[in-house]
Amino acid sequence: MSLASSAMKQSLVSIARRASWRFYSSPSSSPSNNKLFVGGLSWSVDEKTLTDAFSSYGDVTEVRILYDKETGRSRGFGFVNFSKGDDARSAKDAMDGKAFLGRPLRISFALEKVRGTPVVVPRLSNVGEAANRNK
DNA sequence: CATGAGCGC
Repeated sequence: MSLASSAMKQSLVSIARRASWRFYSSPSSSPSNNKLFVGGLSWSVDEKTLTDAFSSYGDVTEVRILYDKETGRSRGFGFVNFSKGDDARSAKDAMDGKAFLGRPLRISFALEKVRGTPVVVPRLSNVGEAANRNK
């Protein structure tokens, strides 16, 4: 039985390693990142509200809410950066699924997107020249 | 006018 358990354990570990989970063996929770993706926000929520709400669970170092650039309406989701991943995990475990300003809150770890949005622009060398050439 | 899954410039 012991051997079987060991084998199963190794299998689970293998699966965990195969998964996109960077950390798989950590009893005290293993946050993938210190950034939390906060969704399900009300369209009237601001960064201050989130900061005050999350600062109660840990040290909030960064709070950003995304708004629509076209209509100006809030997209209803934002990002909360904690000083410690453990605090982030606590806040997520404490606020995730809870109602916030009338709407259920959806919290999850951020995907760590690259900041700056690298505009995919091909080598614009002789594009203008080509355009002029066509004229 | 209202909209409601998702992942930032």
